[in-house]
Amino acid sequence: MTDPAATAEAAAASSSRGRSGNGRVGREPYDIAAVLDIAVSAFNEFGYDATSISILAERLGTSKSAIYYHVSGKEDLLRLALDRAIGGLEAVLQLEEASVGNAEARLQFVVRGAVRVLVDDLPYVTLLLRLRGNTEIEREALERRRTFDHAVAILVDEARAEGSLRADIDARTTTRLLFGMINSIVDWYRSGGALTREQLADDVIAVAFGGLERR
Amino acid sequence: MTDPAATAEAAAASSSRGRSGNGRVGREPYDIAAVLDIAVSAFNEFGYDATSISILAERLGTSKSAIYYHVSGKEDLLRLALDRAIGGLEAVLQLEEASVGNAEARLQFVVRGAVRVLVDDLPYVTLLLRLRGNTEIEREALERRRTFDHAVAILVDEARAEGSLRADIDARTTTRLLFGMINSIVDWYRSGGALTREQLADDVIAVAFGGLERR
DNA sequence: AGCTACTTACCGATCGTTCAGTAACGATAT
DNA sequence: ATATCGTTACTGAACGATCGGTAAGTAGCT
Repeated sequence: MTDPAATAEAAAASSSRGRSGNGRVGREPYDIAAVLDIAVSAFNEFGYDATSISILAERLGTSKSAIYYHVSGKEDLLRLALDRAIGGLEAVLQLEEASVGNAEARLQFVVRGAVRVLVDDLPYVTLLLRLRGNTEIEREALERRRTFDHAVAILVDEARAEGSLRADIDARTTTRLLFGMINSIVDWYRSGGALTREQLADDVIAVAFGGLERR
Repeated sequence: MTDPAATAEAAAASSSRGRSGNGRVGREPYDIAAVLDIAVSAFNEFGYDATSISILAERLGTSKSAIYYHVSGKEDLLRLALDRAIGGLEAVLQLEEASVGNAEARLQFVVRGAVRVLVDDLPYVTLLLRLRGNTEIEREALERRRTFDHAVAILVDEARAEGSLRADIDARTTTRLLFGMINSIVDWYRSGGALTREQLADDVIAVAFGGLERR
């Protein structure tokens, strides 16, 4: 087997073309993060299965085999992309504000954090949310997503217990409807428009927690 | 060209295997609706592009070419399926209750109707909601969906004008968040569980209009 | 006989992936 | 200063498998 770059660990930029003479040996490499960006964008456009390595090569201005020098295969690109998406969501739960204060405040913090991750890594999270679970890599990502959802469901439970949230609807249903609303953002939000990221987060929280009706 | 059944108009059942001698000529046909059901189920499982005609044939217990006797091609199956999904949603807007009474009541009726269609034709609507718009057929379905969304956005506008709905959030954002919540149903709801269709519709309306917070 | 509803065999195109060869560089030896 | 070497980063051609779709023949029925 060849396997030179050991399937390209992490998506951290290595360097951008043009420089030289900075201690490296051999030719200037492509930016792996750029490869991943183009791959994710194409996966979202055509679907993972329908995206050929040829089109990725074309959009990168290289050949198919050049891609195989950097990653071990198509699934490797998917793995790297999904890891970034789900990693971003998981990080929200690790922040201090997700653990201190009353449950409703913690839940709102997580909702706001999720919206931020969705907007900041929109293409990556879009890919994650459209998985079907047909390969082992997809199933692993879905499992991590389920764990995330479960953690949020516990927050919902706690907020109900403290009397902040309505208790007439099943907690799992509540969580799913809440994240249905949040996740739909990837289907229509585009940065650069009139609606900023923080305004969007405000709106989501206002609608989800306060409801559509005038009070 | 072959085109015997004229690309199989409508999804109405033709007949089910087993009968005979009822005025027909030739052999007993497969039920076209059954073909469509299996196709839609596979499209949802693997994605449209990643679903091969071979696997459809295998699941139907026939050969690839047998399928081509009934439909003009893979896209024909997609067209029939999408037409059923979007047609169901459009039908909700045609019902009398969508046009009479105050705007909030009409909006809630449409939301309830949409939930019913989602649940009743779950696989078909799932397919519709996961479109990417890479073929002409997909773009046509997306266009019809946009028209549907627009009609609902007008309802939201009217409900705001009559003072029923909050007016501090953009009407388009409101509509998108509302349908984000509704559409997410296809990702997790499965009939046969404890949550009935009407209870689900009640919950959606309660959360969307009343909000998560205890009042 | 005449029609429907297939089956078997095959088509060219495209898929993800591999492989042998090589161009571009920094480092080292002469 | 030049030649050589090792390493990286590729290129171009080809692989077997599978894709959607077709052509020709045939079994089952009235």
